[in-house]
Amino acid sequence: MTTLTPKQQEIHQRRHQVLAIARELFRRRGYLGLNMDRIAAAMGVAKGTIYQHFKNKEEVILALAVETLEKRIAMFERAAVHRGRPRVRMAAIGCAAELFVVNFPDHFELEKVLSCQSIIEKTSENLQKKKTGAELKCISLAAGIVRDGIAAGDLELPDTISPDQIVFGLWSASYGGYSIMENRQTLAQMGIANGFQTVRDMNNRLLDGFGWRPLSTRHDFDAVYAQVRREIFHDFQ
Amino acid sequence: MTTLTPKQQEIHQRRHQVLAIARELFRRRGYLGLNMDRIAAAMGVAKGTIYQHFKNKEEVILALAVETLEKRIAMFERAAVHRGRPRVRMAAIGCAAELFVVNFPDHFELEKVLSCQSIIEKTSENLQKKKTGAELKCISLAAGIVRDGIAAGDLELPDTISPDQIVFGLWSASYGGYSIMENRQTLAQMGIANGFQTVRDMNNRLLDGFGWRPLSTRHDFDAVYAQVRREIFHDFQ
DNA sequence: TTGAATTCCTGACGTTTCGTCAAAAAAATA
DNA sequence: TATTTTTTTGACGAAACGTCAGGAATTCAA
Repeated sequence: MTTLTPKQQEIHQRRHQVLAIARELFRRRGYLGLNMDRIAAAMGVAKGTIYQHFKNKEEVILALAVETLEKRIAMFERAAVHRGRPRVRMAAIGCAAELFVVNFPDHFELEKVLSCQSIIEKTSENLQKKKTGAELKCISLAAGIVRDGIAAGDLELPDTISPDQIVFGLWSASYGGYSIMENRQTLAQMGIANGFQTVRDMNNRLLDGFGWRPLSTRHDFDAVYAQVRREIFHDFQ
Repeated sequence: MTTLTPKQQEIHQRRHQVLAIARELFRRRGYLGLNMDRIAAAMGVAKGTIYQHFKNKEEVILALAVETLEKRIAMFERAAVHRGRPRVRMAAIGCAAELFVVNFPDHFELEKVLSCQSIIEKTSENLQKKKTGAELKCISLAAGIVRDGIAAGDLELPDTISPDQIVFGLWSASYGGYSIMENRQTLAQMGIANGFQTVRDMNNRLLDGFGWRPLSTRHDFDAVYAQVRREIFHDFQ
């Protein structure tokens, strides 16, 4: 609609430049290594200019997370339309979640930084809501599949448990599992060679616990994962 | 054995003082609000003295986490000796984990800060190992109960799954659940009124998925929780 | 086209906090 | 009590944050 002047385009562009450089810095040096002077220097721009786009360093980090979250939504959407029974489609979502973590390793680190109260509270409510919104989008995609499972007669939930709660359970186990996996020390001591496989197994058993058919004891979900990777996410990992 | 001079005692004492003040500061102001000058001022001591005990701010935070973790071990130990079938004892562990989170809310925030790569990498390997060791202590307590369940004939694990992996699953789901719960926004949007109850339910269903008897569909684990709180942890919450 | 008005950019600056270290103070030892 | 060792002190340099007055660039209007 409104055409942008070259200058306006440049400014608009710059936001992305900041994020690109910030992501690279964050990936290499982490939260403490990311600093505004360095971003400015790397962009060949004065520090004040960066602050025109982001009110502080934490807001940059939050923006990075929102950016990657959009990618996750796209991956979930791809997975959600997988053909098959709902429980198989849910496995495809699990596969997407796993590939997301592997392919955007910096995102998980962003999440951890942003989970700190004193860091997130420096960011704008507006961007926080954007992040929550992106998460909810993923959640609702998954919850839709749970509902499909119920509709298909593959799953009966007790009155006290909602589809969203099932998603909460899967999400918890995955998020927690991926977090714990980061401590190689712990994982090794527990004798867990393949953390991802374990997370998958646990998610499968959780759904088995609700009796969502086909049960993982009756259906080869490892094969489903392999297939999803091959057919839907051949461009990843 | 070796008796300490009054001076040595004072120094020894001071480490705890630092931690006590640091915890209070961290609780009130979080990671960014915790600073060494403030600790020193609050203790009526020069900053250099603090650095005699802790090489940097991050090490203080890690030490705080280790301190609270000892409390968790104590709680787990109390729960682990609960009378009853192994699966009921595992529920008691779950109850302990929940009460720990509620009663030491700052610990979870500490965990989140320490999960950041760029923060933990500033700390000493020595203290990191202490923390991992404390965690492994909790894990092995829980894994022991899994093994008891197998021994009692209440649970048969497939060859590919070890007792430690079951614990990994429970731990993941709890850790992840407690993390997600912190975002009230998300929780509300998902229509989850009681996050703790949901975490419990999910853990129960996970174990159901492995067929660990008695199944949560056949046994009132909510009653177990209530009982454990009443009988074992009456001095908490 | 040109001059005024507006918007944008700059980088020096004040501030905070970190972690250090030479010198002073205190404690231990002889 | 004198000397040595240990501990404490706080001023200091460095790093990073976020700001803002003034200068540069752009837009607008005649």
